[in-house]
Amino acid sequence: MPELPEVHTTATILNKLLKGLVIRDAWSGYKSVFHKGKSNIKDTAYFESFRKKAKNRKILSVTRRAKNVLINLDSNETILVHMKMTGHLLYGTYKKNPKHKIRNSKQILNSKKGKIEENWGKEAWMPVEDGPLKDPFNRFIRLVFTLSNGKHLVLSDMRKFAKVCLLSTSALFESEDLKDVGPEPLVPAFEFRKFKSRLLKRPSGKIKQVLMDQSIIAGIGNIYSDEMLWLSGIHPLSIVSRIPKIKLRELYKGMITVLKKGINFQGDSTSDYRNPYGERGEFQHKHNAYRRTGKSCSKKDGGMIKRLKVGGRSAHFCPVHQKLFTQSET
DNA sequence: TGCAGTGTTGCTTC
DNA sequence: CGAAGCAACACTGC
Repeated sequence: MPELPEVHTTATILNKLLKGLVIRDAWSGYKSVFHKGKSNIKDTAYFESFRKKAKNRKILSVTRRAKNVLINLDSNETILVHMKMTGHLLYGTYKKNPKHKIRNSKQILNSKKGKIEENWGKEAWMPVEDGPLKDPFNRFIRLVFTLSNGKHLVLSDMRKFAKVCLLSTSALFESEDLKDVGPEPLVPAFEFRKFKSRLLKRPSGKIKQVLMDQSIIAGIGNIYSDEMLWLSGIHPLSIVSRIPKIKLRELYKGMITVLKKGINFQGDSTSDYRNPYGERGEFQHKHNAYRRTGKSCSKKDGGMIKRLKVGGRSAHFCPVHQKLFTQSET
Protein backbone atom coordinates (compact mmCIF):
# COMPACT_ATOMS: atom_id res chain seq x y z
CA MET A 1 0.00 0.00 0.00
CA PRO A 2 2.54 2.49 0.90
CA GLU A 3 3.53 5.23 -1.46
CA LEU A 4 5.46 8.36 -0.51
CA PRO A 5 2.81 9.91 1.80
CA GLU A 6 2.23 6.64 3.68
CA VAL A 7 5.94 5.91 4.09
CA HIS A 8 6.51 9.52 5.11
CA THR A 9 3.78 9.27 7.76
CA THR A 10 5.21 6.03 9.12
CA ALA A 11 8.80 7.33 9.19
CA THR A 12 7.82 10.63 10.84
CA ILE A 13 5.93 8.90 13.65
CA LEU A 14 8.64 6.28 14.15
CA ASN A 15 11.30 8.97 14.34
CA LYS A 16 9.52 10.53 17.32
CA LEU A 17 8.86 7.18 18.97
CA LEU A 18 12.19 5.43 18.46
CA LYS A 19 14.85 8.14 18.57
CA GLY A 20 17.30 7.40 21.39
CA LEU A 21 15.98 3.89 22.10
CA VAL A 22 18.24 0.84 21.94
CA ILE A 23 17.39 -2.34 20.03
CA ARG A 24 17.74 -5.12 22.59
CA ASP A 25 17.04 -8.02 20.24
CA ALA A 26 15.45 -9.03 16.97
CA TRP A 27 13.26 -12.03 16.09
CA SER A 28 12.23 -13.18 12.64
CA GLY A 29 9.44 -15.46 11.54
CA TYR A 30 10.64 -15.38 7.92
CA LYS A 31 13.11 -18.20 8.46
CA SER A 32 11.29 -20.89 6.55
CA VAL A 33 10.61 -18.70 3.55
CA PHE A 34 12.53 -19.51 0.41
CA HIS A 35 14.07 -16.33 -0.83
CA LYS A 36 16.19 -15.76 -3.90
CA GLY A 37 18.02 -12.56 -4.66
CA LYS A 38 20.00 -10.00 -2.75
CA SER A 39 20.55 -9.64 1.00
CA ASN A 40 17.37 -9.88 2.98
CA ILE A 41 16.35 -11.06 6.42
CA LYS A 42 14.25 -13.76 4.74
CA ASP A 43 17.58 -15.58 4.31
CA THR A 44 18.29 -17.41 7.60
CA ALA A 45 22.06 -16.84 7.57
CA TYR A 46 21.60 -13.20 6.70
CA PHE A 47 19.12 -12.72 9.53
CA GLU A 48 21.54 -14.12 12.09
CA SER A 49 24.26 -11.62 11.14
CA PHE A 50 21.60 -8.88 10.90
CA ARG A 51 20.48 -9.70 14.42
CA LYS A 52 24.00 -9.56 15.83
CA LYS A 53 24.66 -6.19 14.24
CA ALA A 54 21.33 -4.67 15.28
CA LYS A 55 21.57 -5.89 18.86
CA ASN A 56 22.37 -3.18 21.43
CA ARG A 57 22.54 -0.45 18.81
CA LYS A 58 20.96 2.88 19.57
CA ILE A 59 18.47 4.34 17.07
CA LEU A 60 19.63 7.81 16.04
CA SER A 61 16.75 8.65 13.72
CA VAL A 62 14.14 7.24 11.35
CA THR A 63 14.03 8.80 7.89
CA ARG A 64 12.64 8.07 4.43
CA ARG A 65 14.06 7.73 0.92
CA ALA A 66 11.61 6.90 -1.90
CA LYS A 67 9.28 4.26 -0.43
CA ASN A 68 11.89 2.98 2.04
CA VAL A 69 11.89 3.54 5.79
CA LEU A 70 15.46 4.05 7.06
CA ILE A 71 16.26 3.30 10.70
CA ASN A 72 19.66 4.88 11.35
CA LEU A 73 21.78 3.24 14.06
CA ASP A 74 24.75 4.53 16.06
CA SER A 75 27.06 2.03 14.34
CA ASN A 76 27.10 3.80 10.97
CA GLU A 77 24.56 1.24 9.83
CA THR A 78 20.98 1.65 8.67
CA ILE A 79 18.09 -0.78 8.66
CA LEU A 80 16.25 -0.38 5.37
CA VAL A 81 12.60 -1.48 5.28
CA HIS A 82 10.58 -1.59 2.07
CA MET A 83 6.97 -2.46 2.90
CA LYS A 84 6.00 -3.39 -0.68
CA MET A 85 2.29 -4.29 -0.88
CA THR A 86 1.15 -5.27 2.60
CA GLY A 87 3.98 -4.41 5.00
CA HIS A 88 3.20 -2.51 8.19
CA LEU A 89 5.59 -1.18 10.81
CA LEU A 90 3.70 -1.18 14.11
CA TYR A 91 4.72 0.01 17.57
CA GLY A 92 3.41 -1.34 20.84
CA THR A 93 3.79 -3.98 23.52
CA TYR A 94 3.89 -7.48 22.07
CA LYS A 95 4.51 -10.89 23.54
CA LYS A 96 5.58 -14.21 22.16
CA ASN A 97 2.67 -16.59 22.26
CA PRO A 98 3.92 -20.11 21.58
CA LYS A 99 0.49 -21.62 22.24
CA HIS A 100 -1.24 -19.56 19.62
CA LYS A 101 -1.73 -21.32 16.33
CA ILE A 102 -1.23 -19.01 13.42
CA ARG A 103 -3.20 -20.22 10.42
CA ASN A 104 -3.67 -18.80 6.98
CA SER A 105 -6.65 -19.57 4.81
CA LYS A 106 -4.85 -22.45 3.07
CA GLN A 107 -3.92 -24.06 6.38
CA ILE A 108 -7.49 -23.70 7.62
CA LEU A 109 -8.68 -25.40 4.44
CA ASN A 110 -6.11 -28.18 4.86
CA SER A 111 -7.12 -28.73 8.47
CA LYS A 112 -10.71 -29.24 7.32
CA LYS A 113 -9.44 -31.82 4.85
CA GLY A 114 -7.59 -33.54 7.70
CA LYS A 115 -4.12 -32.56 6.53
CA ILE A 116 -1.63 -31.40 9.16
CA GLU A 117 0.66 -28.53 8.25
CA GLU A 118 4.33 -28.63 9.22
CA ASN A 119 4.24 -25.07 10.50
CA TRP A 120 1.15 -25.69 12.55
CA GLY A 121 1.44 -24.01 15.91
CA LYS A 122 4.83 -22.38 15.24
CA GLU A 123 5.78 -19.54 17.58
CA ALA A 124 4.03 -16.28 16.97
CA TRP A 125 3.77 -12.81 18.45
CA MET A 126 0.67 -10.94 19.45
CA PRO A 127 -0.05 -7.57 21.04
CA VAL A 128 -0.43 -7.51 24.82
CA GLU A 129 -2.95 -4.72 25.13
CA ASP A 130 -5.24 -5.58 22.22
CA GLY A 131 -6.36 -8.97 23.49
CA PRO A 132 -7.38 -11.38 20.74
CA LEU A 133 -5.55 -11.20 17.43
CA LYS A 134 -7.06 -8.81 15.00
CA ASP A 135 -6.71 -9.56 11.32
CA PRO A 136 -5.02 -8.93 9.08
CA PHE A 137 -2.08 -7.45 10.97
CA ASN A 138 -1.38 -9.55 14.00
CA ARG A 139 -1.55 -12.88 12.22
CA PHE A 140 1.31 -11.86 9.94
CA ILE A 141 4.04 -10.56 12.22
CA ARG A 142 7.29 -11.46 10.46
CA LEU A 143 9.88 -9.42 12.38
CA VAL A 144 10.02 -8.10 15.96
CA PHE A 145 12.49 -5.66 17.51
CA THR A 146 12.53 -5.59 21.31
CA LEU A 147 13.32 -2.06 22.45
CA SER A 148 15.00 -0.69 25.57
CA ASN A 149 11.74 0.82 26.86
CA GLY A 150 10.03 -2.58 26.90
CA LYS A 151 8.02 -1.85 23.75
CA HIS A 152 8.34 -3.50 20.36
CA LEU A 153 8.60 -2.48 16.75
CA VAL A 154 7.04 -5.18 14.58
CA LEU A 155 6.74 -5.77 10.86
CA SER A 156 3.42 -7.30 9.82
CA ASP A 157 3.34 -8.45 6.21
CA MET A 158 0.62 -10.74 4.93
CA ARG A 159 2.02 -11.30 1.46
CA LYS A 160 5.68 -11.59 2.55
CA PHE A 161 6.86 -9.16 -0.13
CA ALA A 162 8.51 -6.73 2.30
CA LYS A 163 12.26 -6.33 2.23
CA VAL A 164 14.48 -5.64 5.24
CA CYS A 165 18.26 -5.35 5.16
CA LEU A 166 21.17 -3.70 6.97
CA LEU A 167 23.40 -1.30 5.06
CA SER A 168 26.29 1.05 5.77
CA THR A 169 24.82 4.51 6.50
CA SER A 170 27.64 6.43 4.86
CA ALA A 171 27.37 4.35 1.68
CA LEU A 172 23.57 4.10 1.80
CA PHE A 173 22.82 6.08 -1.31
CA GLU A 174 25.47 4.26 -3.32
CA SER A 175 24.01 0.87 -2.31
CA GLU A 176 22.37 -1.42 -4.86
CA ASP A 177 19.03 -0.68 -3.22
CA LEU A 178 19.14 3.10 -3.53
CA LYS A 179 21.67 4.08 -6.17
CA ASP A 180 19.20 4.04 -9.06
CA VAL A 181 16.35 5.76 -7.26
CA GLY A 182 15.27 9.05 -8.80
CA PRO A 183 15.04 12.41 -7.01
CA GLU A 184 12.63 13.15 -4.20
CA PRO A 185 9.64 15.05 -5.62
CA LEU A 186 8.99 17.23 -2.57
CA VAL A 187 12.41 18.75 -1.99
CA PRO A 188 12.57 22.44 -3.07
CA ALA A 189 15.58 21.76 -5.31
CA PHE A 190 13.36 19.53 -7.49
CA GLU A 191 12.11 22.38 -9.60
CA PHE A 192 10.03 22.17 -12.78
CA ARG A 193 13.09 22.13 -15.06
CA LYS A 194 14.40 18.99 -13.35
CA PHE A 195 10.97 17.36 -13.27
CA LYS A 196 10.68 17.83 -17.02
CA SER A 197 14.15 16.48 -17.75
CA ARG A 198 13.53 13.42 -15.57
CA LEU A 199 10.29 12.59 -17.40
CA LEU A 200 11.98 13.07 -20.76
CA LYS A 201 14.32 10.19 -19.96
CA ARG A 202 11.35 8.13 -21.16
CA PRO A 203 10.14 10.26 -24.08
CA SER A 204 8.06 7.51 -25.67
CA GLY A 205 6.69 6.20 -22.36
CA LYS A 206 3.12 6.44 -21.17
CA ILE A 207 2.93 9.19 -18.56
CA LYS A 208 1.24 7.02 -15.91
CA GLN A 209 4.00 4.40 -16.10
CA VAL A 210 6.80 6.96 -16.18
CA LEU A 211 5.46 8.72 -13.08
CA MET A 212 5.49 5.38 -11.24
CA ASP A 213 9.01 4.49 -12.41
CA GLN A 214 11.11 4.81 -9.25
CA SER A 215 14.28 5.48 -11.23
CA ILE A 216 12.66 8.58 -12.78
CA ILE A 217 11.02 10.12 -9.70
CA ALA A 218 10.92 8.52 -6.24
CA GLY A 219 7.83 7.65 -4.27
CA ILE A 220 4.88 7.82 -6.68
CA GLY A 221 2.66 4.73 -7.00
CA ASN A 222 -0.71 3.79 -8.43
CA ILE A 223 -3.04 5.87 -6.26
CA TYR A 224 -1.17 9.17 -6.35
CA SER A 225 -0.29 8.91 -10.06
CA ASP A 226 -4.01 8.59 -10.87
CA GLU A 227 -4.82 11.54 -8.64
CA MET A 228 -2.14 13.87 -10.00
CA LEU A 229 -3.09 13.07 -13.61
CA TRP A 230 -6.73 13.77 -12.79
CA LEU A 231 -5.83 17.08 -11.16
CA SER A 232 -3.71 18.23 -14.09
CA GLY A 233 -6.12 17.00 -16.78
CA ILE A 234 -3.79 14.56 -18.49
CA HIS A 235 -4.89 11.14 -19.80
CA PRO A 236 -2.76 8.31 -18.30
CA LEU A 237 -1.90 6.95 -21.78
CA SER A 238 -0.45 10.26 -22.96
CA ILE A 239 3.05 9.97 -24.40
CA VAL A 240 5.57 11.97 -22.38
CA SER A 241 7.21 13.80 -25.29
CA ARG A 242 3.80 14.80 -26.71
CA ILE A 243 2.54 16.54 -23.61
CA PRO A 244 2.69 20.35 -24.02
CA LYS A 245 4.94 22.22 -21.62
CA ILE A 246 2.00 24.06 -20.09
CA LYS A 247 0.39 20.74 -19.18
CA LEU A 248 3.65 19.43 -17.75
CA ARG A 249 3.71 22.48 -15.52
CA GLU A 250 0.23 21.63 -14.31
CA LEU A 251 1.36 18.06 -13.68
CA TYR A 252 4.37 19.29 -11.72
CA LYS A 253 2.14 21.45 -9.54
CA GLY A 254 -0.45 18.67 -9.29
CA MET A 255 2.22 16.19 -8.18
CA ILE A 256 3.28 18.45 -5.30
CA THR A 257 -0.32 19.29 -4.35
CA VAL A 258 -1.46 15.67 -4.32
CA LEU A 259 1.55 14.29 -2.43
CA LYS A 260 1.37 17.03 0.20
CA LYS A 261 -2.36 16.45 0.55
CA GLY A 262 -1.65 12.75 1.07
CA ILE A 263 0.81 13.61 3.83
CA ASN A 264 -1.62 16.09 5.43
CA PHE A 265 -4.27 13.37 5.59
CA GLN A 266 -1.75 10.91 7.08
CA GLY A 267 -1.78 8.66 4.03
CA ASP A 268 -4.32 6.52 2.22
CA SER A 269 -6.06 3.52 3.77
CA THR A 270 -8.13 2.47 0.75
CA SER A 271 -6.74 -0.94 1.39
CA ASP A 272 -4.97 -1.64 4.64
CA TYR A 273 -2.41 1.07 5.37
CA ARG A 274 -2.00 1.77 9.08
CA ASN A 275 0.41 4.10 10.84
CA PRO A 276 2.64 2.71 13.64
CA TYR A 277 -0.24 3.14 16.12
CA GLY A 278 -2.49 1.02 13.90
CA GLU A 279 -4.53 4.05 12.83
CA ARG A 280 -5.91 4.68 9.34
CA GLY A 281 -5.06 7.61 7.12
CA GLU A 282 -7.86 9.71 5.60
CA PHE A 283 -6.78 10.32 2.00
CA GLN A 284 -9.05 7.54 0.74
CA HIS A 285 -11.97 9.91 1.35
CA LYS A 286 -10.40 12.52 -0.91
CA HIS A 287 -10.05 10.56 -4.16
CA ASN A 288 -11.18 12.12 -7.40
CA ALA A 289 -10.14 9.25 -9.68
CA TYR A 290 -8.62 6.22 -7.96
CA ARG A 291 -11.19 3.43 -7.57
CA ARG A 292 -14.04 5.72 -8.59
CA THR A 293 -14.88 3.73 -11.75
CA GLY A 294 -18.43 4.49 -12.94
CA LYS A 295 -18.82 7.51 -10.68
CA SER A 296 -19.17 10.99 -12.09
CA CYS A 297 -16.13 13.21 -12.29
CA SER A 298 -16.22 15.97 -9.69
CA LYS A 299 -15.13 18.51 -12.29
CA LYS A 300 -18.81 18.67 -13.36
CA ASP A 301 -17.85 18.32 -17.00
CA GLY A 302 -20.16 15.35 -17.52
CA GLY A 303 -17.35 12.83 -17.41
CA MET A 304 -17.64 9.42 -15.83
CA ILE A 305 -14.54 7.82 -14.32
CA LYS A 306 -13.22 4.96 -16.43
CA ARG A 307 -10.69 2.27 -15.72
CA LEU A 308 -8.12 0.66 -17.98
CA LYS A 309 -4.89 -1.28 -17.72
CA VAL A 310 -1.63 0.62 -18.10
CA GLY A 311 1.49 -1.46 -17.75
CA GLY A 312 -0.40 -4.14 -15.84
CA ARG A 313 -1.85 -1.66 -13.35
CA SER A 314 -5.32 -0.20 -13.10
CA ALA A 315 -5.57 3.42 -14.17
CA HIS A 316 -8.64 5.48 -13.27
CA PHE A 317 -9.38 8.67 -15.14
CA CYS A 318 -12.01 11.04 -16.51
CA PRO A 319 -12.19 10.65 -20.31
CA VAL A 320 -13.70 14.12 -20.69
CA HIS A 321 -11.32 16.51 -18.96
CA GLN A 322 -8.14 14.40 -19.00
CA LYS A 323 -6.66 15.05 -22.45
CA LEU A 324 -4.87 12.38 -24.43
CA PHE A 325 -1.62 13.63 -25.96
CA THR A 326 -0.22 11.24 -28.55
CA GLN A 327 0.40 13.55 -31.51
CA SER A 328 3.26 16.01 -31.71
CA GLU A 329 2.39 19.69 -31.31
CA THR A 330 2.75 21.62 -34.51
C1' DT B 1 -16.65 -22.25 -6.66
C1' DG B 2 -13.31 -19.98 -9.24
C1' DC B 3 -10.90 -16.45 -10.87
C1' DA B 4 -9.66 -11.56 -11.35
C1' DG B 5 -7.82 -7.99 -8.72
C1' DT B 6 -4.77 -5.73 -4.92
C1' DG B 7 -0.61 -0.79 -2.80
C1' DT B 8 5.41 -2.88 -5.33
C1' DT B 9 9.29 -4.49 -7.35
C1' DG B 10 12.63 -7.64 -9.77
C1' DC B 11 13.75 -11.07 -12.99
C1' DT B 12 13.51 -13.02 -17.54
C1' DT B 13 12.85 -12.53 -22.30
C1' DC B 14 12.70 -10.31 -26.47
C1' DC C 1 19.27 -0.25 -23.28
C1' DG C 2 14.04 -0.49 -22.81
C1' DA C 3 9.53 -2.50 -22.56
C1' DA C 4 6.48 -6.26 -21.43
C1' DG C 5 4.98 -10.05 -18.83
C1' DC C 6 4.94 -12.56 -15.03
C1' DA C 7 6.34 -14.14 -10.33
C1' DA C 8 6.68 -13.48 -5.33
C1' DC C 9 2.12 -14.38 -1.64
C1' DA C 10 -2.44 -14.46 0.52
C1' DC C 11 -6.52 -12.46 0.88
C1' DT C 12 -11.15 -10.13 -0.85
C1' DG C 13 -14.97 -9.69 -3.76
C1' DC C 14 -17.64 -10.49 -7.83
